[in-house]
Amino acid sequence: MAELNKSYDPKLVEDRIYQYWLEHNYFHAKVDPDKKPYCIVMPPPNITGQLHIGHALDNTLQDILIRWRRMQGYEALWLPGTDHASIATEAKIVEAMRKEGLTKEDLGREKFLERAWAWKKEYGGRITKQFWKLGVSCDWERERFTMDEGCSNAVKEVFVNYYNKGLIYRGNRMVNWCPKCGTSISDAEVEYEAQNGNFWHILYPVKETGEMLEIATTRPETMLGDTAVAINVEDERYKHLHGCHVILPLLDKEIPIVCDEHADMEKGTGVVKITPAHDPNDFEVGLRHSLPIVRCFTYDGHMTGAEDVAAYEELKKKGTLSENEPEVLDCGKYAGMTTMEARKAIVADLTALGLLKEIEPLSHDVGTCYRCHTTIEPMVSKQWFVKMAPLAKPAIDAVRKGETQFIPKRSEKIYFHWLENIRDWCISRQLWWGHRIPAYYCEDCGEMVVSKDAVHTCPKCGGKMKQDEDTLDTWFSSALWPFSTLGWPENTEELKYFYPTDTLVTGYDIIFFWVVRMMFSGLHNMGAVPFRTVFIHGLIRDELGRKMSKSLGNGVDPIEVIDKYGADALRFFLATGNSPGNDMRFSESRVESCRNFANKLYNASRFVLMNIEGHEVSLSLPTNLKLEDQWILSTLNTLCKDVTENLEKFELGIAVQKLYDFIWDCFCDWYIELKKTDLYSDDEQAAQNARQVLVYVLDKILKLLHPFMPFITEEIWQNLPHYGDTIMLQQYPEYTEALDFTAEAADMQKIMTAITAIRTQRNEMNVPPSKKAKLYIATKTASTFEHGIEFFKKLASASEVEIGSDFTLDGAVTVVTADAKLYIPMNELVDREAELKRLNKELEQTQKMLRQDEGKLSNPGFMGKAPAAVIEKIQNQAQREREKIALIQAAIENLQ
RNA sequence: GGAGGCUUAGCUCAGCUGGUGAGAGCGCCUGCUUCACACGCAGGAGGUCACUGGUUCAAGUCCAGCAGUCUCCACCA
Repeated sequence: MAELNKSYDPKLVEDRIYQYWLEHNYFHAKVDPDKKPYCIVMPPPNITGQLHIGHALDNTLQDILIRWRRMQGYEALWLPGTDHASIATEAKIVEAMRKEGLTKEDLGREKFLERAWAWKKEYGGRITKQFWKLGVSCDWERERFTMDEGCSNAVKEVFVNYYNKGLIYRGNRMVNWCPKCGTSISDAEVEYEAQNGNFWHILYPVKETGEMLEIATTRPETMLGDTAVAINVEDERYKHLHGCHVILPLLDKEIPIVCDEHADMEKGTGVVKITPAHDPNDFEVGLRHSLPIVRCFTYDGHMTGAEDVAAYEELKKKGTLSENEPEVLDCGKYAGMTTMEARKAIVADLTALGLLKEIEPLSHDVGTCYRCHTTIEPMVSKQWFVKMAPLAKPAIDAVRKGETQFIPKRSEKIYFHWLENIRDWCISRQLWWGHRIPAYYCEDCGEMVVSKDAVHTCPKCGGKMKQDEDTLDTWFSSALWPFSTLGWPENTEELKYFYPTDTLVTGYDIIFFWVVRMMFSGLHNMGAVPFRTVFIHGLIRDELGRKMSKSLGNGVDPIEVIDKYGADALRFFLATGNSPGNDMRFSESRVESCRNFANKLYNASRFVLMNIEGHEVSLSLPTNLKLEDQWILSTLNTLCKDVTENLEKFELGIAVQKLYDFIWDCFCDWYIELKKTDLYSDDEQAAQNARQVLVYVLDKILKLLHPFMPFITEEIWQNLPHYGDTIMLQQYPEYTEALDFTAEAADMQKIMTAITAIRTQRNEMNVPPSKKAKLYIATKTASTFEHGIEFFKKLASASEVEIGSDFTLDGAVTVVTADAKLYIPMNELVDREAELKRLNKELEQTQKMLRQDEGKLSNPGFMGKAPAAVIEKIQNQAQREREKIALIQAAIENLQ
């Protein structure tokens, strides 16, 4: 490695190392009673998906946690898998078939599913292969799929359990219907979008009085399904109409005027048309007043006609109509039109009849399908529902009691809000790709049996049974993910060992889709929360702060970023400056700086390797440590403690910043530069000791950094002296009392402060580093500064160094730190006046600081209430300021 | 209509349970072909931490209010 390029090339390393890890099975976790378990289940990406930057963030955070815990000695299982994504996948297959001129119906269910499975086989693993590029250390041996045998079994088990406990029911309810996807969707799957529309003010004649009632609607086409108009009982304007009727225009149908709280006197004209079959509120009103439910739309977005009525009559004749089954209207001249066509035709007809009073433009939020963004049609339809109230309660309690914690805490508000306002969950989908509902109906008597096993003959009449045509909401199976993947309903060793899992990592946009559902499913089926901590992250926005989206085309492809900068750089970027729950912007320049950091580490390592070549270097520390060694070891020791604490608190961004600062500033810019004096000296023992400490510190650095930058750290570690086969399984560095050299580190810091002060002064005076000058150090702690003589020569351009208690020098530049006066005689460069001015300015500043500190120290409130450590700190600070003031004053005198 | 986030250097953002002269990256300025690295080294300029009050010995950090901005939720016919 030492002979290689000056800059690090991730392309030569990353794929090779990932293969190495895979070949050695390092990601595999097993039940081990001697170790503590740590488990993360991966949010399963859709099989239709492509790796995007959001996955990269989510999985990088998980990988950091799992690698860190693994190194800490936990049996760390990261369980990966994919989701069958019913709507998305089915849409994809249907689209592919359309290109061949085929429809689902042409193929039939069985052939369609064959195609879907073939598609899954070919493309379903694509996204997980892309995850490899990121370096994710998940246990691929345990990879699962939401529709594999085990998960499907769990789904059936839960469905039957819920059903038997009355937590699942089937009935006619108002659901969100996507006419394009041809299926119902849940409330969570509806996205609201602002759309420009109109208020159409329509006049309904009152039968009894002949007056016209003005009614505003945003959807005039639904008027064919009106079965009443509502007014508020309190409304003075309409008191005389109580018990009257209106004649529904176009249909000339008499419908009642009802009094209902839903009619808001403040809104519009205070009169509202009631269409129970096509509006959620109206459905409720209809139930309250026992109004007929009249459906005028087909499930594919057209107006109903004679055939639809015939189908309804057929059911009626068989006696299989259930409660709240909507009647069907023959829309006559409008039949077969799309709802939009019908809207135009109806508006035109009303205009012709003089019944359209006004068209008022309006912008309002309209529900759309989260998949295809088609406007949702609320429809009464017979579907399966999960009764939510009994399930929501324990889920709320568990988080209130702290059994599961959200990071950051505020994100639990989304969780509570959702659960506290939850409505029953519509779980049936009119799709073929998914878990088919395990309910069977008798074709003769209509008897229904819910069963895990297929039922062929009716237990009641012996007739032929047919399975429900519908499948379950994709989220029904993902809700079971934390335990179905561990083998439930079998009571496996894995389940006993790893459940409840430890951390769930996901974005705040998924809390109500998924976290909520895993929580109540886990609590109900396992009797325990599915995970201890929910670690929430934000979204990655584009460089301009916009949400990344297909339509804007502003998405960032992680694979391209990895190709250009390496996976370690991308990961480091994603972890840096990312605080829990907050969005972050993608920034190519920041990825670049992370790449530069990797390169810095590579070059520092190259330097160490070059210097140990040909020497026997072990991983132990030399017995006689020098001041700078104690400084770096003590600082490193503190770093180990800090990073671990930060990781425990999920402060990944802070941890990574500390690593960056230590590696770049402390190790590279200071320690390596300091050690060059020993490495290049004639004292072989000193050189050897330097090598030992350099290797020791670098080894610890690599281990600390490994969870964040797994590839480069493994690559370097393999080239350094080491024990074992992979850095992945090394002990994560810990704080040790033995390496706490606080006092020595402070002494070293004095030398470094002096070096910096000299450099600053020389820079300000534009003295080139090549111009060396003698350095006189006047100090009370001569022994400390004696350690630094070689450093002053190498790093502060000193030709020679003299240390004493005080010097009287003519024409010297004077630099003062808290611990020393530093004289640099440079007659030709010294401007007495400027020097005096500078020293006086510094004196003033220091005096000001001292006054502030003394103010605090003489404040009885501060002295009485501040903790001792803070008081001591201020006292020490004040003391150093006094000393510095004395030194500056002496220097000024000297100059005058 | 509810709820929440954000507002800190020119730009993008950290700043954990209040502990005290405010940090990073990029950009900018000045030097440097220093034998690991110009994807670099040494220095530097630049901020009344949105605004107004309050609590406290002490507030960027806690509380209240206000403004701007973004997001989520919600059946406004």
